[in-house]
Amino acid sequence: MTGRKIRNMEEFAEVSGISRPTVSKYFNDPDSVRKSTRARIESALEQYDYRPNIFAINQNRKLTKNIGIVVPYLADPFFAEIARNLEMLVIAAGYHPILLSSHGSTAQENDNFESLRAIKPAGALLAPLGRASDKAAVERFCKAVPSVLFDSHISGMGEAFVGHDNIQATKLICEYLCRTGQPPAFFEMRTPTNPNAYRRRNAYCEAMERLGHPVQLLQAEGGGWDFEKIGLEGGTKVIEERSLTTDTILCSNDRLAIGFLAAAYQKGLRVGLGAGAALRVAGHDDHPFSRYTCPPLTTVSQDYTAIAERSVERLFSLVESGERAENRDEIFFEGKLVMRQSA
Amino acid sequence: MTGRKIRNMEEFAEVSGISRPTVSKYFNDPDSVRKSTRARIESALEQYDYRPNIFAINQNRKLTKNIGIVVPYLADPFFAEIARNLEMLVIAAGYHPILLSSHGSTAQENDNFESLRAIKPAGALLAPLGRASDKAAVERFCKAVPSVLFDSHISGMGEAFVGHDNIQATKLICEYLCRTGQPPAFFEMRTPTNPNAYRRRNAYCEAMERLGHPVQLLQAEGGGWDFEKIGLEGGTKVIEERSLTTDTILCSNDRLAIGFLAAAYQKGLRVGLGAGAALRVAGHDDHPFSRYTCPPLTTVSQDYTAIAERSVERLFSLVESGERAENRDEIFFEGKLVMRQSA
DNA sequence: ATTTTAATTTTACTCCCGTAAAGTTTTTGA
DNA sequence: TCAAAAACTTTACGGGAGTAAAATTAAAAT
Repeated sequence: MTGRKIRNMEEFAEVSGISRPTVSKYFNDPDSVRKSTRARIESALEQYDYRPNIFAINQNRKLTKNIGIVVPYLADPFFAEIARNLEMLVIAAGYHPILLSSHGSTAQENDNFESLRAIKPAGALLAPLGRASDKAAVERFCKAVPSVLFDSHISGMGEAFVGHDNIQATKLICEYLCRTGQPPAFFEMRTPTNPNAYRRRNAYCEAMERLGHPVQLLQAEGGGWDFEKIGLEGGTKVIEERSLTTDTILCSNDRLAIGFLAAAYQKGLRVGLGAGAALRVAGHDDHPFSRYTCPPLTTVSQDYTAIAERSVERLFSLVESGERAENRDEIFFEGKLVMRQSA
Repeated sequence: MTGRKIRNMEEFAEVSGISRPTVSKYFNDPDSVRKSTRARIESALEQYDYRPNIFAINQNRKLTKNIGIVVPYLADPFFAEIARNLEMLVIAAGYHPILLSSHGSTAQENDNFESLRAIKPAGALLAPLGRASDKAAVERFCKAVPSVLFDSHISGMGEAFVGHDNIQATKLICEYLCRTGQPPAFFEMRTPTNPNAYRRRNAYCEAMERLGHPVQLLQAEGGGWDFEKIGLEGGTKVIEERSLTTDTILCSNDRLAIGFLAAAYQKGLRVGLGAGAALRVAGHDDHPFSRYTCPPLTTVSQDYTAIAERSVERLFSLVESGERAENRDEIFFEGKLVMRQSA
């Protein structure tokens, strides 16, 4: 890091003794120039602090190396974790992730779409809000930018969908619960934001009917993204009303279960498997914190890693071929039973 | 949305019947043009789908409207929550937040600094990794971009620091614990990543000495950001060794406490205040989930909102004056006792 | 050593918008 | 109504790099 300040590629080309177009070529792909040329450029890079201006680069490109990632609510550890995985995969592929959270708001989601389009991303990984999404806006975005949807399925949108097999997973845990104790009641939000919640509800109903057990839906009030709170309040209500005809609760997701567990604890109900336990509680997702609840939460896992990997893989195959998928495909990963102590 | 496709401002100026420089002026500040002109432009905007190319805009600006936000680990709900607050404040101020997580890695933190510098942000809000940060890199970045540090204090860097008063808060909870029961032992990581952890340890030691109680440090092994896991494993070890000479544990942060709580539960120790309880456990931070632990966690809160607001406020006063702070100031917000059932 | 092939240089144009200067029109206000 | 002020138009240049075409040079192959 010595020598004069370099203002642009022109000046850098000068001090490195290589012509500007070749230098430009180097920055687009270091392997595209002769080894000796590359060496000269790189030795110049060690002496002078220069890197191409990203705005000027992108101005002439129809497409950038940016990959948009939009999640509905980043303060939810599930999305934080999957976003982390996605970011690292995108970086590893030599692209530049732009992570945006919609903070649970439709307006923000639409703003995010606009911001993204403004930076001409090569592609995008979208987990829409779901019910609250402005469908037309999502569609417009997907038409303009090659997109892979994940987590939240909106039919027909994006070039592909990669997600969790809510139906298989829900049935799996229903069967487990029925096999090992009383059939579960289903604890959920009355008006969930996420379409997955509806699939889980339906899968629960089907599973119970198939197994010849009564369907019992326990629906908590409240909206937004503060699921633990809703679980705590709704759970408290369920317990106080003493209307339960079973000792087993299957929660629509782990965050709700965490709230329910807190409610049970506060009401003095012991949760678990053993003889001394009054209640069994299970969740869905294998949320990062569910192994640290008291008792540790029995749940069905989502395959975070596989979902992240396949989404990115699928997107890059689109981006790098430059084509749009002729047939939109939907990939679902199975959930696995995670047996811990709560059920 | 009708009419032909607009490729650039030139074409948009044409269809709106206004000259390009005036249109440019409009986009930089809609109020800077005559009302009738503004109306004509806006009616054209309704007919044609045009927005200025962001790369071309920024190319000619020394500074953009971008504000960088760098956090050490976004999958930690504490940072997710504070990032959410920061983003919303930055958006409200008419700027464009760019959120980057360092994923706990020094290399990634440095990459983030580079990415940010490449987009010429007007300013940045940084929570450095701490011990693992490349000090020189942080310093270089802060020299180049007006920055406000938050959460993690590195002396002398940035134009200002806004954070939590770890010393006051730690003393506060120490006093509370001593007043209401046995004096606490301090449960922490042996080699914490974050400088705040050292301040908390020291404050604990001072408080105990001042109150005439023995200092007991319980140090868990393990690095990284999986604090709950470290808390669970370290806590299990502490309980198994039966070396405790007190029934009260103050954890260095809530995530560690969540792990410790899980350890206590799994070992059959009842945590809480009442007569039946074997242990009291307290945390620090008022982590978003600490109200849902079993039992709910007694802790000292960080004033998330105030920290976020003041950081943004402080940054914009720098950005908008265009000056650098002559005297770097450090702002600490006091913690408040959050009494719940665990201690 | 000569031909072929690949890489580089030169030159020139493009992308889209910011912005300054000078000239023109519209608005304001007395 | 008319001059002053404000807003606008025209013209022109700059920013920093992508990229295409033709000319040149270097490396590889024969």
